Amino acid sequence: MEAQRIGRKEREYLAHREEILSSAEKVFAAKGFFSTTMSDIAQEAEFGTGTLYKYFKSKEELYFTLIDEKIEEINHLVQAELSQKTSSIERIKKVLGLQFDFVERNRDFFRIYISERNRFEWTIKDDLGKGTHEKMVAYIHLLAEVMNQGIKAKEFKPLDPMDLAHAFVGMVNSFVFEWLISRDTYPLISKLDTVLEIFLGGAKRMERRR
Amino acid sequence: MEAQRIGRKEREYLAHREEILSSAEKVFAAKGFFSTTMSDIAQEAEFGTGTLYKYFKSKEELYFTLIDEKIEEINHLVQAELSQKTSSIERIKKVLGLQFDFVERNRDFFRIYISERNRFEWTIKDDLGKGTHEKMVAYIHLLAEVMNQGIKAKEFKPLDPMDLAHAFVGMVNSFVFEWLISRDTYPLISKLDTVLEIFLGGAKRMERRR
DNA sequence: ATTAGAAATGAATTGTTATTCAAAAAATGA
DNA sequence: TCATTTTTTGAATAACAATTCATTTCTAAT
Repeated sequence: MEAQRIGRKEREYLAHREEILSSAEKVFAAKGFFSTTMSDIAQEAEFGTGTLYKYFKSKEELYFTLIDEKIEEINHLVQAELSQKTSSIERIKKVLGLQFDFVERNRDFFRIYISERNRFEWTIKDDLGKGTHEKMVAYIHLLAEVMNQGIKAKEFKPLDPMDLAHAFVGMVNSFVFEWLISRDTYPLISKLDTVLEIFLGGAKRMERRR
Repeated sequence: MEAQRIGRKEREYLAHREEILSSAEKVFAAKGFFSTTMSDIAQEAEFGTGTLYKYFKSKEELYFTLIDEKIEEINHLVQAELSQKTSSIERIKKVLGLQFDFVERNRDFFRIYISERNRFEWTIKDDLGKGTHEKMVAYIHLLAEVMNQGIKAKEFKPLDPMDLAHAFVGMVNSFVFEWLISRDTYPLISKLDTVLEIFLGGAKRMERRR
């Protein structure tokens, strides 16, 4: 463990920063990036508008910081899980559970993330957005590696690992999205078996053994 | 066939409208809704800015009109295909082929659509957005019905048809997205077998027959 | 060729909001 | 307590872009 050499000042600064980030999360989730104003966020966090700029250079930096930090969090969780050695199928199950659990605990964030994931608007133009996009890609590659090992171990069919990864996250995101918009709140976890069943075993009913 | 009772005037009006829509498609696809200005679109279409307002009440109406018309187009194609009677698996294959083909022929549009699909920003606030959202939902229900029939016919596993539909579109969208951002242009159709293989048969390698 | 009416135009209007910054408040410490 | 430094503040600035509308350009019938 790093010895934490931070004085009160530093600590308070960071606390305020967190405060702003989590208020921003709430507001962005509710209204989206463009309809959210800096003064919305300031009000939610009970700071003056100008104060936000002591902590973040711009609205966009605030936005992408928010996203980046959460993506890193989930990436680390997944990476930790993957350091355990078990079968690939077991890994996929664990990752999915982790994912769903994380989503349930971060509903607001995922309203932002899911919208962001497929946005072309800035991956091109904006350096901030580019970093975020790279982290998303890194996540896919992490999964592709699991798929790759699974293929080598003959657990998975010999398909392109990237294709498998894309298929997997596509399905997962689809269920996450549905859960996010659903009025009646069922636990997302309740879909875990369904997702696994379809991803691993497919939709087609097996022929009666002949 | 409806006898077409439209004079030149009407025809020109509609032609101009199309012109604007297709220019808008190009610009929105490149820069996203918020970064696109009405004068961008006007320039692309070689009209004055004010002229656009003779055809569409607002920027948002223009945007959603664009999306709605294309969604209806694909919805009709799929519906036509589904009126054929074959097995459910066959139907899924056909629909997927149709989809991929349509995407390839409407690359610009799908950059917009994919971004739009998961956006919360207006489903709530905006009436225009609401209509679009409903069309997307209708599409899912169309698929769910296919799944449902497949289940009844013992072609598919007895899972929730909606879950199957979500899993399917999730995978499809994921591949579409990848294709959209890919620099090197492979034909999207080349992924058709992979998608079918995974959706129908799953990722898991079957046990050696015991 | 003239003119009434239709259509197109783009400069001016209006509203919005990110960002700045001079002033006020709070914290510090002598 | 009071002077100094740090932090917060929110009104003022500045930029931008959707929409409007008075004017111009085009159309077609006489």
